[in-house]
Amino acid sequence: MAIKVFITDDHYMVIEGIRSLLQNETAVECVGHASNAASCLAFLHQQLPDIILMDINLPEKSGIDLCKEVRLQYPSVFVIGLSTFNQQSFIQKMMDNGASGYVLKNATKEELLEAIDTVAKGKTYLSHEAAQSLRKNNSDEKPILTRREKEVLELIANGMTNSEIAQQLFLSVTTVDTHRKNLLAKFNCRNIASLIRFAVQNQMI
Amino acid sequence: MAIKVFITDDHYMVIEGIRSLLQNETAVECVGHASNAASCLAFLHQQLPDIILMDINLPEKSGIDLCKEVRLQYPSVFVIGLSTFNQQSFIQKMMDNGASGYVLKNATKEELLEAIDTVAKGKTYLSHEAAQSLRKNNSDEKPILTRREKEVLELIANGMTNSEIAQQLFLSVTTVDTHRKNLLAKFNCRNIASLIRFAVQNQMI
DNA sequence: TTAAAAATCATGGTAAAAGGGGATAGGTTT
DNA sequence: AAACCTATCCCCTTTTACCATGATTTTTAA
Repeated sequence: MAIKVFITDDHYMVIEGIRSLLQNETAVECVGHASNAASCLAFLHQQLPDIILMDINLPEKSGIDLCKEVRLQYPSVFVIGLSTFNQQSFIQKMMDNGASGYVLKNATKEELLEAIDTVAKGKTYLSHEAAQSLRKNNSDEKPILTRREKEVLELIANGMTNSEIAQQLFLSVTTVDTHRKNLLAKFNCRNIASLIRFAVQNQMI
Repeated sequence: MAIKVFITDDHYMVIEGIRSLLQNETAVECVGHASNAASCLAFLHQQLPDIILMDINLPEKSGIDLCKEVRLQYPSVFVIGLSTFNQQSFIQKMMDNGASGYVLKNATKEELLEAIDTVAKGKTYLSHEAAQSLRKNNSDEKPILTRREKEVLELIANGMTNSEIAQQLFLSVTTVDTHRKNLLAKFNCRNIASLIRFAVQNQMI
């Protein structure tokens, strides 16, 4: 019986590319595709594939969050992350959230099939580049922020002062100041200017 | 005679997706593909397509630079930019460098065919989203900075204080402070946090 | 259920930025 | 020649950010 594969990616050309690569393979059957998290979850409500090929960069809800949700609700469905070179830092998070594999979007047909085959057997597949990145990229990872820190960071980036942020979030100014200090420590930055630059360049805002 | 299309994209899945979309079209012929600027130029040395579908994000040399080079060396070859939602700010640069069109990677088959057809006739094609983005980007008065202001902004974004910047540029601290004030005025920002955010998001840093 | 992490608030101090004035000199454009 | 822009410099005040240290409560995870 063919392995049932579902594709979730917000770029139609990528979906079409994967479908094209898989269409003549008898061992794999493409059962559908979605371009966002909601459509993906709606499909799973009706039918369960064996494997989801999931882009990490989806609009509104990221693949990283979607992966977590899918794995919690449907443990029998395995997830293979899809990503580009520029997004290697997300690999760890994707694996932490229950992904069974990771393939870059410039993978060949053979790589993709091997990944699907390996993961369908319950094993883990990491593309060569992804595996390398996992080992190497632990040091210069971007900091993990708490919910509150993200809120405060967002408001700082909007140009608000500590006292304004305190008012908006119904907090003491000193609390906001503490969050600010913790942000600087986590980002290892001397001031907000360099922090905001890093955060924007790493799509954290 | 079919329109000869060449694809340049560093993601194999995207190349495969486009080929799959075009393969049953008699009006369009896919004559080859490349995954980087060098391969693309090597191909053009042998054979000239009518249109190149070109990703703006290529390793080593970006599509924006490649586009410029192609248009200078082979004026008969038209370029259609390929990009994702996150990279809309590059559209203007691509068009400035001689591109005849712009299509997002989540475009449908119909959009893609229309773009190819339009550009092959010598006209310009912008996908709906791209056109919107262009209009917005133009009305969004991105402030024009002087040479010195750019230098100072860059150093501020690096996390340096006014006195450090003054030392580095051999200026008085008050001069740097004035530049800083002028920057805030030009960007219409209350503080550096919001200024840096805007500058990074608009590729000014 | 306990330990760890996150969120909250505080005191007190220094450094820096923001906001308000002005001023001078050199260059370009009109 | 006058208007304008750029770059440079100065003074002053107020606000804000940054730093150190410590502590309590709530939430989360092992």
